Amino acid sequence: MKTEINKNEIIFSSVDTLSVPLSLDCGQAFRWSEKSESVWHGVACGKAVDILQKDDTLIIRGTFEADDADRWAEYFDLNRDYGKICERLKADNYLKTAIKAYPGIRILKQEPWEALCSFIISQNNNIPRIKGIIERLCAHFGEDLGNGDFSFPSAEKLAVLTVEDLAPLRSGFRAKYIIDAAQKVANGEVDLKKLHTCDLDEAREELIKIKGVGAKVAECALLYGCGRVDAFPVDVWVRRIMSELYPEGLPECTQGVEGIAQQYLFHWRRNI
DNA sequence: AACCAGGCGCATA
DNA sequence: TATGCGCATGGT
Repeated sequence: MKTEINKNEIIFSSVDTLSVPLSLDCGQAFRWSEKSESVWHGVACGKAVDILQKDDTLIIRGTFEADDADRWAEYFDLNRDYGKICERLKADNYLKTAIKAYPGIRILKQEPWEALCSFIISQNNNIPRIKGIIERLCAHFGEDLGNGDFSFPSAEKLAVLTVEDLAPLRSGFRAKYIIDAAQKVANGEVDLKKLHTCDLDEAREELIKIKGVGAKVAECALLYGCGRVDAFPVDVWVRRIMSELYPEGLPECTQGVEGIAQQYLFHWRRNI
């Protein structure tokens, strides 16, 4: 892989095993949309950007400083060898089918708070509405980045709000959970930083101290926000997969990359 | 119109 | 420990 960066573009060339559309639109992140043919617009890593892919070249357009390239490489998990991981996962026939049907899905390394908050909103909800609630959350309480783009509001910003303040989001019973999460993160009761490196079970315990965060949401925050690819979120779709295909449990080839396997299986099962 | 959604908290046994 | 129910809202 090769990296080039200038004021308005970050270019990663010779990228292996990446599909931009699949990675941005497989249900792990909620703020991307295809604004024109193969051009994806959204806000991540603190920037409003357009993203496009030409063969194995990934182009990110925005306004950058020199050290932004590292963060975007991390966002697309470019330093992990997905080619190798997918080869290993293909030892299992169902995973082989899923990977062949949807090649190039990568786990996006989102901001921990954004991932946590987004998946609190996701509970007992559907993806179009999750996107709508998050969009309103950002528009009402995020920083205005211009051109109709807004940052994801910080925990500190949300911690001082009330459930009534969140009424315009129409997030229903989840509003009180958002507030509780924001308060516990802002006041340090839940330390998101340590979740990247501490013992996985300890990280789970830490997260479920938040009201509205159970096993599933905690697992999503760890996988999508903390780079823990061994976290394994089980939602209704994955539950179906497990009972239909893996009644005895996950195959051995998923060891250590359960979260990556999960993402391929999730997207495949949802699109059947 | 009814059922369901990338679940969770709470009551009950 | 294990079920089952209600929850706000709106997509399909």
